[in-house]
Amino acid sequence: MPTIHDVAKRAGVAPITVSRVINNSGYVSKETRQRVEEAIAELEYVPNVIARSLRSKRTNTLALVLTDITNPFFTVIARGVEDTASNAGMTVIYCNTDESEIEEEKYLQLLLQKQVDGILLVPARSISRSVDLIRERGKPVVVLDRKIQGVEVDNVRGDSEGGAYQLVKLLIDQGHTHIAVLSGPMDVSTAKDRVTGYRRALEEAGLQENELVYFGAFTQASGFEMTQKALSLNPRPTALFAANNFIAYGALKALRQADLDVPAAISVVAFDDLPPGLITDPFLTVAAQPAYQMGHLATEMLLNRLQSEDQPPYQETILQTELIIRNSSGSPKRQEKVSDI
Amino acid sequence: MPTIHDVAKRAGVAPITVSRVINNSGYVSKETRQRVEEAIAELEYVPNVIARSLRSKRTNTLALVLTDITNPFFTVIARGVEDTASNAGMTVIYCNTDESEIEEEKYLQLLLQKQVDGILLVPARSISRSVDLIRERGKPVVVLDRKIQGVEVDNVRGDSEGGAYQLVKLLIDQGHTHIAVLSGPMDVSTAKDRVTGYRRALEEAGLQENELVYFGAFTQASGFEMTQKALSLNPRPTALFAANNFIAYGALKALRQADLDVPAAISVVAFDDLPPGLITDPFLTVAAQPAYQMGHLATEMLLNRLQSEDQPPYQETILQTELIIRNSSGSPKRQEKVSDI
DNA sequence: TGCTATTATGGTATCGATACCATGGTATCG
DNA sequence: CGATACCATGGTATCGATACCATAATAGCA
Repeated sequence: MPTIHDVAKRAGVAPITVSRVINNSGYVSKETRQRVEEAIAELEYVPNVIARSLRSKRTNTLALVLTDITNPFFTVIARGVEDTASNAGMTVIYCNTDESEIEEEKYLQLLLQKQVDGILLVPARSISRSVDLIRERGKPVVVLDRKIQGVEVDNVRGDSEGGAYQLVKLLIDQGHTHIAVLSGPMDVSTAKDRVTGYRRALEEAGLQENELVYFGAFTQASGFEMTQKALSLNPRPTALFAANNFIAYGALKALRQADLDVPAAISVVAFDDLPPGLITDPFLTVAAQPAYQMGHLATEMLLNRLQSEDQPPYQETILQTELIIRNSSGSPKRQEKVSDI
Repeated sequence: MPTIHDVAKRAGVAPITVSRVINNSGYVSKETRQRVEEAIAELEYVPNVIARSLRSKRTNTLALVLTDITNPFFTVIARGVEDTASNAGMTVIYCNTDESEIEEEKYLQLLLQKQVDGILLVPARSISRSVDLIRERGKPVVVLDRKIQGVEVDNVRGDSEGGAYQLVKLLIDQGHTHIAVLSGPMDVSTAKDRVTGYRRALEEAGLQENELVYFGAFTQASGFEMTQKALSLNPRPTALFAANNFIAYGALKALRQADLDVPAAISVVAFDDLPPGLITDPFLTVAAQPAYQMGHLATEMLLNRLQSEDQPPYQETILQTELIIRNSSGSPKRQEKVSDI
């Protein structure tokens, strides 16, 4: 493998001059530049980014630490991050924590060792020392999708409370009075905030007595389970609010198994839409988050931190959700509610 | 940021001894090891992987170059790669080429500059110099999902021809005689092979006269378009075979728009299943590929190449697809075929 | 006892690039 | 014409680790 020295020798210049040509920095005459470029082409020289990074202390690498790239919501975020980073000449390393803070810390250690320039973090827990851990090493970090308690940090997330409020209000407007919320882990901010939005809508309608909250996990299995529990109640809820897409699919599975038609027998609304390419039959009423945009904005925020000398104060960006009303919700059937008791 | 020298000074040893402790290599006495470990803890020392890589010529990094991580099939592959690599202490860089060979080459250049230890490649085209490009730099490469013409290289892929054959045979057995295949780009091996499987099933049944092949792109938009073309024919096909999931969703969209019930009015089968977490109502009859397994195996193959001195001959692994029969296909209605003419 | 093997540690060069500083030539301007 | 700015290039040290080789002490064994 030829090095910058080989190129320099062949072009009859000093290595530093080759470096200037490659990086388009400093002064190089037209003739010299051409000779160097020829030498590069002839030797098929490829610069060694590792050596460059060691000296320049920049790796041009970002890390995206998230819970599970298999969730289309995060996949789309990842795509937004990748495209934005790539445009700025940065590459991205992804890490899946599977909602485990142990994994999260393990990955962060590794990433710091790798000298990544900055980190985008979807924290596994809302109480977390991860941000401090990163900051101690002098690296910028942007928290994505969720928030962390008691830490001032750049943050981009969806309006969980607002979106939840809208969905539940819709159900109430359609006549539902017994609505269950199927949420994620109690110590994840999005799970909490969506329950808060749910409560606000209920209270506003004077329905706080009927509050029915389940905390579980953001998985299909958990959605399935919580739904089964909700269905065993008397009176049975006439509507379910699933706090994310996986939970929603678990709920739908349980409902199908219980032979309950949606929305005739029971209504379902959910957080997070599927990407357009994957929707065969748009059916679920959802609060859709602008996932791509989220990844894009968070990455820009991080890149800004990397570029600017003076550090502006930390910034929170909360993206509005879009209420998409489809066919999974409708007014409850009075007779069912009565006859079931 | 403390370096290995700082740790060495504090522990009263030479840097190389610290290195031995960190890497568990060479001889270090129990007492020395402990003193070094204490120094590491006190200084919160984090080794600089960049410096290590420069010297050792290993970055412990793999790259996964694919077309679009937004496609759940590739997302799951990526997860399989990540988990396997992570277990072996390797990190993964992902790159999306969007089926463009220009992008592919751009990324490969970047990755080679970054000195990744090996590359997993889903090539954008079946005729490609990418493998040579990587090999010239002495890096191992495993081709994933697709094959490349005329190049000997490690390869892990699904049995496109076999899976397609099974799907089309199923349709034929159900009584269909006019079956259209909606495939991807003509110069992508999976698109071609699935058409080949389709042809084989047709020929075997003596139906080669009715062959109806569309080549397009692996996108929903393309599936939509090809379906509209197919529907305008006379006689209209009674069944569609979509060569991947995105095409299938485009087809279903077009059919819904044309008010054609599936499977009553027209049958649909497809390659690639959705991950279980995302299926609300399993409906499509598909040939499912073991995507996670594919990513896992390909990564193991690559890791093997990295470890073993003697290089075994190149290896092709073709994974069988699983035929999952659901409700999107059934026997054609005779009267429709007649009355439509 | 003398020789080899094993254990334990260190010195120095080096990986391949850039930071920093220095040098000299030429153009510009009052 | 001398001062200043800009253009063009190079020398040397350095980033933070490990490769490679050397050294020395102790143990094991004939």
